[in-house]
Amino acid sequence: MSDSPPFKAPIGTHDVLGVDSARWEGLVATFAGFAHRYGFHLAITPLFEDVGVFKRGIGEQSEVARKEMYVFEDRGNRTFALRPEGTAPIVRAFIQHNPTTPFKAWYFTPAFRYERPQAGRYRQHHQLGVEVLGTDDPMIDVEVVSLAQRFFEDLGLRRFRLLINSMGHAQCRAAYVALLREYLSQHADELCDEHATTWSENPLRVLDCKNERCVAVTDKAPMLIDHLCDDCRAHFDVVRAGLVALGIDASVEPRLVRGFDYYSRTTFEFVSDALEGAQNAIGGGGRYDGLVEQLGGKPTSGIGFGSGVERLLLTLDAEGVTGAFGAQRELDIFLVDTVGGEAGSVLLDRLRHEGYSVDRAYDQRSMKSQMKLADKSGARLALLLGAQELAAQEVTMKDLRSGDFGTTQERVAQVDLFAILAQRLKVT
RNA sequence: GUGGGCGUAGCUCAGUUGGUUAGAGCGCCAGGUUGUGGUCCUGGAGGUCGCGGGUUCGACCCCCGUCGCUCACCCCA
Repeated sequence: MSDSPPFKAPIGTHDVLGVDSARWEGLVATFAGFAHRYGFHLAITPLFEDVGVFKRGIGEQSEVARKEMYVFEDRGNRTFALRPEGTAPIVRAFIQHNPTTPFKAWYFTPAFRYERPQAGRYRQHHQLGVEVLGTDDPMIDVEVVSLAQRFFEDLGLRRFRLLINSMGHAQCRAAYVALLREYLSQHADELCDEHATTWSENPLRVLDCKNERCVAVTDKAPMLIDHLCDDCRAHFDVVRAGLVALGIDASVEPRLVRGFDYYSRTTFEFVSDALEGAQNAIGGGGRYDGLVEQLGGKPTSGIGFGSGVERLLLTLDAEGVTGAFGAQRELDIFLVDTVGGEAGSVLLDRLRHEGYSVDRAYDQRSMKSQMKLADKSGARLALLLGAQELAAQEVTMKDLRSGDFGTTQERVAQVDLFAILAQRLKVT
């Protein structure tokens, strides 16, 4: 033992163990199921990338790129960053490997941002998401948004809303930003303390400000949604109509400006009404038609969606949804072995080979103690292997869920065990 | 980066105006005779009172610092 203080998980990170990890497993498995049904395949890319992937990807000026990245140098003096989000790495991989399009990938990944943690916000959090590269068909926008919508519905969430907006493409947005800049320049002194000085750097950010003074100004400001070019307008209308056709309710939110610079045209966000406080976005995404080029690839359109696992779990709790995620994985059998040695180990090996989930006690505990553990394990059956059973080539089988704590049990020959188990454990 | 609240056993928390060996519930372990789970009963293990300094005859308690947790701003998932 050393006399230095014990190690702890770094600030803003956390361990997921026991019943918590069972919920994570369920959540990720559910999302994977959705992704597969929508034709996505899993993409696994490095947790760290050349820092330029993110700086050029999400924008040098973005909050995240400027001060929230975990940047480090390796021994070869290369500068890397831990991924702060999931899209840029997949786009980098897309450019590098040039796969056939449309390229549809899903991911489950940690994401790192150096910020002060609070409810629903961590330095390492985890995201589930999808990306589609190589098509600007508005129907893919509908597909991505609906995947998210259906996923949230399937989890049992009810108190959430879908907000949607269009950022236009590069040209019509530039024209609009000029218009907005002109408007803001006339009202700069009415903005909140922060934006009174910074509005010029990123005028769009002011639209997203919750300060009442900024809101008062932007209430009358020109909105991008009203200044889209014909193509962008048409794209947006088709997306909205497509959602309506699926019975998905999306409210247009002209102020919706997402944090990364790469967005164009469709942007959307799912906000929970069950979460208190400001961290109420449980998922979001949008189209990023210029990103591939930005990272050095051929002009290729793309769209993606990401959702924070920690926030989803918070939301599930807030809505009181326990569902399938509360339960521990079921154990079929608990082996109570009082003889020790190899006999129990061999039996376990055979049971597991047959596909049963089986656990046991260790350290030569008493039978009573092992029975207690069997009970707590939640297993359906206990198999008892003692000196008597061993000598007779038998095993005692006991139903742990009969509700009767007496001695209802039977001795079966080991040669008949699997046939009996197949019958016994099949009936739920 | 800024501000508020909080750090006592694995967990949730008590701890009287500063006063002997710091407590409870839950959890854990072991027993309640011959090889058997729940409930019940008995016993046990487990704490540098976050850490460092100061005040005091004496500090879990008061003061300062520090670290951590937490909530909010900002930004986002």
